[in-house]
Amino acid sequence: MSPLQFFKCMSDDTRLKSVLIINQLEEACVCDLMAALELDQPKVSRHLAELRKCNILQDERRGKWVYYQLHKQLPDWAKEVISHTADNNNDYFSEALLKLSTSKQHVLSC
Amino acid sequence: MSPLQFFKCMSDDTRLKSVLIINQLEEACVCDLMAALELDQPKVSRHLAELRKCNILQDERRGKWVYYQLHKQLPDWAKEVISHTADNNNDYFSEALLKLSTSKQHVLSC
DNA sequence: ATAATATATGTGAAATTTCACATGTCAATG
DNA sequence: CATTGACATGTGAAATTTCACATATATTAT
Repeated sequence: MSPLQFFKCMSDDTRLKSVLIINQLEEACVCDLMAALELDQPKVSRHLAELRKCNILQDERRGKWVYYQLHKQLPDWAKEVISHTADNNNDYFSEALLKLSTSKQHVLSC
Repeated sequence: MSPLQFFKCMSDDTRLKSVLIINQLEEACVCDLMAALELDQPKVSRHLAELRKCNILQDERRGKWVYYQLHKQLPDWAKEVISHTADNNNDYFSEALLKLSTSKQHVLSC
């Protein structure tokens, strides 16, 4: 993966937050991200598809749900860019994490 | 600077290569980058202006030339993302560095 | 003051990205 | 096997980004 492709893929609010959330939680399904980001399903799916296509994320279906995690073959430098960005920008996605965890407390959660 | 703004600014071929080159050389003027990237002057200037506006680069005029370097107040995480990307993606911008150094040998250079 | 060199920016067109809405697919359930 | 829930994708419009070309500004040299 070229650094340009990597940066392009990370340069959208929905995709960047999704990657940072997944980096922190190890994995997340589409409905988790819908709750965290308060976005409709096609929008989340579309952005996850882009992250899949450039091999930043990999997906795994388990029953009705599809779980996303950082791609196993993501180059180390890219993994470190992601974790470094996450560690130093908590404000940017902490609200999304909060929304996810409160939604998990309700029975509505996926 | 938000991580989103940072990634957006880094997600263009001209801007990303300019930042990686400047990171490696400490500083570069517009004509250096024109030679390295083989692009016309307005295009290089325009992209450098964007990098200035989001505080990734700072400029300094010395005589007829304007020299760019990484912004002194660029957050450490961003500096490390840049150097980490540079260290692990030499192929991506080594050709540009070569073009710059060969152009410097000719009298035409700025 | 004029010319020449280096750099910046105004402007509208072209290319790219993002979006919303509809529809399609896949797996579990009754 | 029809239905439901979770997710993916086709499609054209809207928004954003990038571009080329012209022009403006700043500094130095004549």
